[in-house]
Amino acid sequence: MIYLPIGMKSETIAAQPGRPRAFDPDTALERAMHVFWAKGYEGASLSDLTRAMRINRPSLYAAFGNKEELFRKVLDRYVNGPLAYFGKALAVPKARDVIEQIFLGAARMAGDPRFPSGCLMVQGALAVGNAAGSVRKEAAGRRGAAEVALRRRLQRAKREGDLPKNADPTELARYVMTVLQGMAVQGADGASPDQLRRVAQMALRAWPKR
Amino acid sequence: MIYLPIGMKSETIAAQPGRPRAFDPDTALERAMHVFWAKGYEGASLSDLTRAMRINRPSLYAAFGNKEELFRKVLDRYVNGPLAYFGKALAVPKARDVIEQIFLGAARMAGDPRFPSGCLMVQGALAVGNAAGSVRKEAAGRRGAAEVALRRRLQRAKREGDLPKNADPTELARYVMTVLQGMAVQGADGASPDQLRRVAQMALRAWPKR
DNA sequence: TTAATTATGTATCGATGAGTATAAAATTAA
DNA sequence: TTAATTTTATACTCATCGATACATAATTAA
Repeated sequence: MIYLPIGMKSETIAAQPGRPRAFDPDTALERAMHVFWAKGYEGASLSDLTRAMRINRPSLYAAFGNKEELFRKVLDRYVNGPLAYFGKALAVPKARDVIEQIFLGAARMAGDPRFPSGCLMVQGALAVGNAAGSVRKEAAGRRGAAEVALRRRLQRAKREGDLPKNADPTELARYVMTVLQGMAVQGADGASPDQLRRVAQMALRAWPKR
Repeated sequence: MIYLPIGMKSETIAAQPGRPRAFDPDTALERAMHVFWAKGYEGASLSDLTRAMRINRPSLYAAFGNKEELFRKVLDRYVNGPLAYFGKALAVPKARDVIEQIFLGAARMAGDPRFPSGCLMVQGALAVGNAAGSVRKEAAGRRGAAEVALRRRLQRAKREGDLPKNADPTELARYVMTVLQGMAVQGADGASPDQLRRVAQMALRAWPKR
């Protein structure tokens, strides 16, 4: 992977010695994401990955380290790509709208033909063998981080009087993440955006009245 | 596996010719269930399974067919064992109590030290490689069957006037299954029974008023 | 006792897993 | 042109995968 000197623009990359790469690492990473997303970490073989990425094995190892490192890079790409709606939703002014945007974002993703069904962070490595234990922990950690970010947002909402005094941001955040992860399973089973929106609407009926 | 003639009681099994089995198939199946539950279908190797079941490989194949058939038999055992609370809950008179019992059953299971965390039907084969595709479909089918059973129960409740006229049993059932499957992910991540009960309490606030 | 039958234990099978050694190809710098 | 450097393509490595062959052990029926 090419690391640019700080402040250098990508248009001004100095030519490196040696044979130039014949593939775009970003495109290859995108393709790897789809494989892990559809098959899970253990179900995605190196042959599956290299075939989809259209590179050969040594190129994969030179550019991305190994299977586990590739998966971590794919997770990064996932949160900054398909899951970007989550971070954007946190910036919405009203807490209830934050939650609504999160749910609607998940429903929209389920209907996006560019993506496999379900959620990479949920189905990528939920239960795995001993060898992949650290990968499972990595995915679990990212799920936990999302819950923490949401909790902090709801704590802010409570300070701002945007939530009732008896509301518990920790429990609200856990409830929202639970529904979201359930929607991921439903999505993996083929639920449509419409169906998921109706689930979201139902889930929002539990939201505390102000 | 020994199949009894219809009507014959298990106490009166005629002695079979040949060397008798040195293991109890039911106990072995229970142990296999724990392995698939903790590691998922692909993460559970035949060596993991035979070690936990305390039998050797040919005994496993003779008694259970192959890995895939073993997994199906384990799923049967799961729904009739750890998941039996679901069927029992459906028999409760009031629809709202049915849902409450389902949620509380899931929370209780998360705290049972006999069981791995999470739900076998969710994490057993959520996203898998090509070779395990039929296993994924099998697990998805069982999730779908649970939703259908719940939907039927809620349709009955509506006929009985136990649900408002504008309530939609299909959407309510999908919402409950979504929360339940989300609780499975939370459980896999180590959520406590208390935490899951609070999630359940929150989810129930969305239940239609009569 | 003997034959028939079934289970067990060991030792394998061929296929595939992740990862790498090596040499040719393509580029830059001298 | 030549040397140095990096990528690519092929062909491997060794470990493990699911599944099975085969000989021995343990039982019933004759």
